[in-house]
Amino acid sequence: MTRAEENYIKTIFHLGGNASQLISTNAIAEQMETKPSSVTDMAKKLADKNLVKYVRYQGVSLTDLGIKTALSIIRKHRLWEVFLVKKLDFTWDEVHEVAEQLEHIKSEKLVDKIDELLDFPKYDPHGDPIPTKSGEFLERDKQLLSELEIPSSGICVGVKDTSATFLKFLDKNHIALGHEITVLEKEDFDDSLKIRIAGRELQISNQIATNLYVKKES
Amino acid sequence: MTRAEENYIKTIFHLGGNASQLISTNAIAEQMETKPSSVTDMAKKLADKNLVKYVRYQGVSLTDLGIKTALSIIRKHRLWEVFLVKKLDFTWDEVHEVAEQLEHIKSEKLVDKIDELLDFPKYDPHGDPIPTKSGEFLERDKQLLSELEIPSSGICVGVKDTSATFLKFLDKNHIALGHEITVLEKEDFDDSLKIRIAGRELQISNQIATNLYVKKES
DNA sequence: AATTAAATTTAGACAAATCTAAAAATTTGT
DNA sequence: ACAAATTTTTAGATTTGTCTAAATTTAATT
Repeated sequence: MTRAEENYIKTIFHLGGNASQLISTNAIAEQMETKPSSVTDMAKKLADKNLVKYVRYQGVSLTDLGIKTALSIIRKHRLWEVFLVKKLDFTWDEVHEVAEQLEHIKSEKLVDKIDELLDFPKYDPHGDPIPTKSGEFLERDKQLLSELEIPSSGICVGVKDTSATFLKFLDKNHIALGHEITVLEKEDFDDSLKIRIAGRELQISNQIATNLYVKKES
Repeated sequence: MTRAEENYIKTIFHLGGNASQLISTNAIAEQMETKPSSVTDMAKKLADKNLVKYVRYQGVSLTDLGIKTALSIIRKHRLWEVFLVKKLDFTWDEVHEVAEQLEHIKSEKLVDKIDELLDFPKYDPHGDPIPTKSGEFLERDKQLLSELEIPSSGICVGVKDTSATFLKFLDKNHIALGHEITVLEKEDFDDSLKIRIAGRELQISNQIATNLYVKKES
């Protein structure tokens, strides 16, 4: 498998192309910052390799083999992210770019040993679940911060947007995975929230609240 | 820099193409298992980028920039090898293939952090020196086992051949870096040696002895 | 249902890295 | 020194992954 092929498979997975839902070439092109015609070419190639189902003018979806492949790549990506943060003191906004490269290293032993070194983590630094060697993974029971009742509280367990700008904003405001977040008030005008985190009160926009996942205390 | 360019630079360095010595396209092609015509093409490209000096029909040698680049790649390669052995329990015959991939990862921070994690090692698992961030490195004072006087002894500090078959042979015979090797006798007929290592006596061929580096006890 | 708009595919081109076969330059042998 | 052998380069082709522009199909609108 070439690097380009792997990147397509990963993107299709992230766009929901498992579950026999067809993803349009346009959507893939936009996500990958490439042209629809390039996607068409690759779709044919991946279909030849039995990694995707491709229906002309309709789109692509991953085959079982494609899903298995995608999970393997995602597993590697997320394990490397944990490694970078836990062992090399990278911040969570720095890991993505490097993990994008490391995920393509071909060595089963390497991945499994990294997994072992990290003591088999279940989630990456952004709270996303890490597939096991056999491809199983559990999406955590979580909800957007914007959907919490008011007032109530939850534990911060993940982020939706993983861009460096967003993650740096969170760092600056002492918002990190594992912290308790209490929603105190909602402003009806713009849906902004007043929250308490790490002992501080903070006003956050709806755009922030719709990119933070929390788990309600049980 | 593309991966192919990096591999050419590294190969030229290993063939001695620093020090203004010109390396032939044939030699490079043979080493890289490619064709001389491909080397010619790449030589022009690297010359355009000021990484090598290229004289038609004569060969190539690295420029200062080329040497700096080569040392950076070799540094990464050897640090990853140490990482694989020390942190992930790879054996020394398993590391090369994976390090060949890891050496192309582009992240200065990553290399420096790996260096730090390993406590700034000076030698890789085969006894080869690791260039520092600024490109300095000391070739160890060493000699081939075949060149030791008889009888005398030295510490095993490196291997010349790093192929998996050779390294596995060494493992099987309990020969590892850091061990003391005593040369007891030389067989005039075939230059084979009787040695003592790790408390055992062993007969080794001249081919083995010319691929093992030792440092005389001081 | 026909026309317009949008999405998708095809056709042809390009850059990177490689190859083969033929031409040119260099080296070797006598 | 000159022919033969070797090495190196050139020219043209191939593969992968991409692009643009034109053609085709599907979807939307009136």
